[in-house]
Amino acid sequence: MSVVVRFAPSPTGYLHIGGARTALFNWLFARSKGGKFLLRIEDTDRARSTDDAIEKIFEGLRWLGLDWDGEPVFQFARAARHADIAQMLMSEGKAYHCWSTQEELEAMRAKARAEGRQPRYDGTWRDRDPALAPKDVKPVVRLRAPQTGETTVHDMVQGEVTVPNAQLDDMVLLRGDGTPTYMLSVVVDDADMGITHVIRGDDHLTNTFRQVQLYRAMGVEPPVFGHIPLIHGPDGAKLSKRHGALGIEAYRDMGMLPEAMRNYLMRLGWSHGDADVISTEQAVQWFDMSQVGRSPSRFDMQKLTSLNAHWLRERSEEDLIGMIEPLIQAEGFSLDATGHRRLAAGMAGLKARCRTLNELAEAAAFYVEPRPIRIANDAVKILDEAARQRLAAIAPKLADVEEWSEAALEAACRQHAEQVGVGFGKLAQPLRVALTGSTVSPGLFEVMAVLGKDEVVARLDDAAQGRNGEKKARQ
RNA sequence: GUCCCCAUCGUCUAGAGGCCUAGGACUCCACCCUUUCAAGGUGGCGACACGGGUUCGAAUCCCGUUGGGGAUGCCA
Repeated sequence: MSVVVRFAPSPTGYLHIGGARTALFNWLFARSKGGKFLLRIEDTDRARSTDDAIEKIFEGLRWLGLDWDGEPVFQFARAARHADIAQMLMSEGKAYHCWSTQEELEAMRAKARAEGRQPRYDGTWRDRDPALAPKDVKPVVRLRAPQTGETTVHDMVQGEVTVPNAQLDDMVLLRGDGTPTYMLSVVVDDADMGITHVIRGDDHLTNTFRQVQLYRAMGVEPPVFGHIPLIHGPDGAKLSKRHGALGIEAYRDMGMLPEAMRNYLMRLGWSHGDADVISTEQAVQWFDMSQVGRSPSRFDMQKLTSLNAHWLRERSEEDLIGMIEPLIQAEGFSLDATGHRRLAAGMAGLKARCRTLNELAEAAAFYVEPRPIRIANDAVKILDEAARQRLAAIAPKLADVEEWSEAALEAACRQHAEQVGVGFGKLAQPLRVALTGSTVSPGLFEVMAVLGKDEVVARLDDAAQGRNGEKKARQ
């Protein structure tokens, strides 16, 4: 039997980190088994579902590289089908009308709680004559669930979990206005879509017992379930906005790479021995639900960032230039042929020092900005009177260097330092600041080689004369 | 309250009775490299929640305690 899984978010907000991880696990499972990964938008809550959220979810999944098979299914469009199933269950006596009001329900729950029992609907209308129904209440349809015995779920992650049926009540299938509830819609859709494995957050585990009862009532074999542990915030509580639980696009905007995001997310709850740095291709080969743990994990930005640094270095120079170009433009610089050539030449030195695309764009700016370049606030003090004199002195020496190579430049600089009797360190930092505008940069001679003689001499002159570009956001 | 789940370094985790004086990764610290910062290399700090069993032997199995989480909707 071939595997069919789905990711079924409700479009009431952005694609958050937990949803992204659930989608990833489903995707990994499908791809590793040669199965299908379907997408279903659970938009049955009309008040909270928005088109904007739907678009955000598509965007998020596409950015993450989680391609789905076929067209997305919109759950609300299938409401009539869901209602039909409810009617069928009614006609078979497996479901019934219930006229209990919200107030009555609340009273039932309060009573049960007060008596130390599980709060639940007490089955008032389960066997009562519908002729007794109040005229001013629109009835809901409830499942006639078994009241004795127990329901067991064989979960790929949680193992065998059993709950007494007395603990479960007769769930609502159709609301008073005739629209289907989540419980009904999910089960009907999963059945109709031929879903073989339901992989979702642990918070759905208790729903599963009820859903299994519904499958039984419908005469359909339930899929295999796999409830993956939730992701918590740094304080151990359920990840929420308070923790900065952001949409996946926020991580993109921080300069994270999708492959880094996948790598980080797949390791939350899943492992393959010692492996930490795992490519997506490797994960598809290795992914195995039996290696999914049962305990929740916490979101750790530092580890994500560290993984991002790794995957950043794996990217080609051209890829990275393409990705930071918009960021560089946002800083107010354009990328002309010279700038592009410099970035291509200097990217290896740049990317080893950066952990995110945003850092990379910032670190790369000095290669493309026009003279006089900006000098960062904390770098200005390096260019004191003595330093400026040294720069003025070395500029002509560099102008005389014939072979503009890193080795020749280093030789020239060291020779000059020796001649004027200063340690090379005294010379290096002013040079760095003059050429890059910062106290931190790739290797000095690499920078010189990339910039070219004319630009280097001109920047040294700028610095010697105290010319400083407009200070923007840089510091 | 009730039901369900969970419990190894600060964090992510390896570990499926002896290979464990518990391994890796992130973080932190030190050293090496070095023109800065990274990267890289080497080393260090750092955990089996607690209490009972079972067993020749338990991080691994069982029970309890404690702690955490989830669910308890005519939301999904």
